Amino acid sequence: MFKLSRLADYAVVTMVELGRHVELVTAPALAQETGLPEPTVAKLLKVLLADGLLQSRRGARGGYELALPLKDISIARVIAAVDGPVMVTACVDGGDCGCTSGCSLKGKWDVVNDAIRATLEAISLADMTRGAPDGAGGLSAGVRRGPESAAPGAAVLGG
Amino acid sequence: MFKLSRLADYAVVTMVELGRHVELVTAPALAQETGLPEPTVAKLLKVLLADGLLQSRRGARGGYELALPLKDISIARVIAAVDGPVMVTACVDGGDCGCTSGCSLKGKWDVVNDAIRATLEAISLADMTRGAPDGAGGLSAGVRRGPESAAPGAAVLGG
DNA sequence: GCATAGAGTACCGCTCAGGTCCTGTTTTCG
DNA sequence: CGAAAACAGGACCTGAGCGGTACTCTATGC
Ligand code: FES
Ligand code: FES
Repeated sequence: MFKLSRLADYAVVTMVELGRHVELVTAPALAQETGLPEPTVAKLLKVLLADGLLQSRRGARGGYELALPLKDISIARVIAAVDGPVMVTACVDGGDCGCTSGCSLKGKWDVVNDAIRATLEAISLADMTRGAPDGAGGLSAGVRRGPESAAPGAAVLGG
Repeated sequence: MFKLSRLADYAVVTMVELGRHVELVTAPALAQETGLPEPTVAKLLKVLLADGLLQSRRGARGGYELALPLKDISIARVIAAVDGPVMVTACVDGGDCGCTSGCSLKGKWDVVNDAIRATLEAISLADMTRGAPDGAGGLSAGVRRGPESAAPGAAVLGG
């Protein structure tokens, strides 16, 4: 149903929690603070570390810390680390999704994919921490511009 | 990996193919034109019909036709019909995703969800048919505004 | 009345995400 | 030096849900 995996969700939660500390934090401590199961958190941390989003110190008194400040980490980055790159369909980046023979939409999904990716890249983890302004222009720059009122997609594709 | 289901992909293909006809089209004919398996197409058509996106005529000489012109049908609409409403995590619209106890991100995902939904609503099926402008401002209004260059998400949340 | 084609429903197998566990390695501390 | 702490890196298992299939019923046209 077009949702990202629960692991990606948990990864964002874990990263934000990590951002609240300045010193190294252990996996069990993070699990307790976030309320997530410890093995899952440990697994997530390894993945995030492998992607370069975290730094770690082994051994006793070890733990994890962010490699970048929260504001410099986009949600897309975290999702890509856990779930792999954003691909709305299997036929972006040249793959096949079944309707191979002369499908007229073959490359068109890339546009949609790019839009989604841009949207996710425009939101940082720091944005998740601060309260979203309820009424006023929450999403300002253009992502949120009331597409229901105008003709859908009128201004999207330049054609 | 944050992809929509294959059925949703097929649904868009089928809808676009339907848009190329003015008269009723049968499910087998659509299957042949799109290259998709016939049972799957038939199932899809039933779902799309139930959602009001199609009109049908039963019996001999029956078939399907679009209930609305392609330009008035957003991708989000098709996806919602097949895959259900767009929900990036399970904790939008008040649900739980596991980290229930005092999760600081509880409502923040709604913002992300809204952004994704708006992006998908801004692209119509008609936009999928016409060639995406390669160089020039493909995604004009703001969805594509180079978040890599500026600080990610700097202008997103008004706070 | 028969052929056509959609409407509706029920079912089944396969894939993969989500979760658990184990073992090895590194570092600190007593 | 030994023991404990904590990360590193797998292997493995299970369940839900997607994707696909089949069957029957009903409506329409010739
Ligand atoms: S190849 Fe993916 S939509 Fe046709
Ligand atoms: S409740 Fe979904 S992120 Fe915490």
